[in-house]
Amino acid sequence: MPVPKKLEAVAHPGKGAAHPARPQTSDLFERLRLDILHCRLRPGSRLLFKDLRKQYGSGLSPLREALMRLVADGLVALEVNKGFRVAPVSREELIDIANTLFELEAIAIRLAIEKGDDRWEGNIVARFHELSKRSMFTSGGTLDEEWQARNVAFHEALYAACGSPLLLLFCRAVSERYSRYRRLWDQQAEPSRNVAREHEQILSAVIARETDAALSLLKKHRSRTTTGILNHWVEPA
Amino acid sequence: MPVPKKLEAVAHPGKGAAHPARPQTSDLFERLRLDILHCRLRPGSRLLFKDLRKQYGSGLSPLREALMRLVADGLVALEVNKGFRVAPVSREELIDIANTLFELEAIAIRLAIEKGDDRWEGNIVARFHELSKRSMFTSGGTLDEEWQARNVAFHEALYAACGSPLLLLFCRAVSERYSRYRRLWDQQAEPSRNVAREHEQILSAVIARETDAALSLLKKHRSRTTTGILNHWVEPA
DNA sequence: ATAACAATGATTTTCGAAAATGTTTTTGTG
DNA sequence: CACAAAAACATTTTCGAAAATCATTGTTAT
Repeated sequence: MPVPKKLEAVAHPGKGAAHPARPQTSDLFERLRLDILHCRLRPGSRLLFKDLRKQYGSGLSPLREALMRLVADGLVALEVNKGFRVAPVSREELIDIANTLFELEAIAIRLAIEKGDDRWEGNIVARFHELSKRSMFTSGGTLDEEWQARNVAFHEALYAACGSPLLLLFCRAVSERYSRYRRLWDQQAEPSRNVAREHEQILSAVIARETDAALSLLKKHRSRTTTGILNHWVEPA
Repeated sequence: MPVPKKLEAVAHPGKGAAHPARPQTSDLFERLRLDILHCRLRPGSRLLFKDLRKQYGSGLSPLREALMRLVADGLVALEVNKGFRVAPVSREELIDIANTLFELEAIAIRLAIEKGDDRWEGNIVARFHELSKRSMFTSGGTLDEEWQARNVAFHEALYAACGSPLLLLFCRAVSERYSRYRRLWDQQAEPSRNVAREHEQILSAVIARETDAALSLLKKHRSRTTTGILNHWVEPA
């Protein structure tokens, strides 16, 4: 007679739903992280345990743990004995993040171009293809989430072969924080820009192993997005 | 990582001592961090709550919090439901850390040379002077802790003016992990090396704003230390 | 003897109550 | 009325007991 297996964790119960299986701390971390990155939790807003507990259906300890990890990731700010807040945003930080992201990616791409093999190239082409199949904005005029994900995947593929796990980790961490800023203001399409073409040019330069050209193109690409965000900036109340 | 703002930490009460003032979670984090960096907690060893509680005189929640932050910093490894371990070490990781550290410092120094003012230069000279007043090894033949601290301060001064808080954070995080490897094997003095002279040369090149020369010197400086560590490597049981 | 299974022990993980801390409101005084 | 001290409230932070999970050992059947 088959013995009942262990319980499978249910992923993301709806916000008000009960919690049949006790949510693991890692789940909680992921959920909070996504809620911050997707700006469902607004920058600077307080994170009250009372509310969080109700919202995420969890006890104090797992919440505290998850928040602590987010503090280390720079997504949550902590003042001792005064509680947690969603990390605030500022023009200065956006600029810092954007510059640092470019510098880190520049290193990684340089290394990847040195070391990358055919498999690496193939992966870039695949990610580019997937990205090109999707349009940047939804019919409603907001940024398409799936496009966002594929965009990140494409950029990561460019330097996946850099050979440094640590560097990849940093790139991802900064890229995440950058994407939060992008989502903050659902920037409208800028007709003067052809993002797909920019991606294609970067792809070509990387595959051709033309490091300087690739980095120059990437820099322009990134800085266009960044100034786009800065132009639509509205001071957070 | 952020230096504790207020609150003076009572430095390491003896292992069996009572805890007159309840230890704050930040204190605990710092103490654990230092114990790992200084290799008082050996790489790969398990971190049992039962022991930690006795050792640090603290409850479960603060310990868990501190460990979680260390996980995010890469100093502690966590397997869910199987507990915490001191992050293991490996030749591969050392090489990755060393390479990444150099790349990050290279960016930061390049930026600092562009933007640095007289105050920045003055600070470098001051840190170099302090460093040169101290010898690398104690009479007992082990690495001198004060020299270590001043060495870090000197290297940080080189790129303190880079203008990017985020980049500085990353540099510090990687530098810390690197220093753990250095401490693992109290490397003996290598007579063929004149570390003070290497530092002086780097200093001169940076002050003279000769970027390429500075980076080339720094690269040699770092790789000498790294190969030194690798040569004295003994596989951790 | 060996593999599958059940029972035991060790350890992590979660939970809410209680203590410590910070914030606001109220009260008392010049 | 202004200002300082004190009380009341809200929130974080700590604590150890209890539940869940993993590792180990012992048992039984083939």
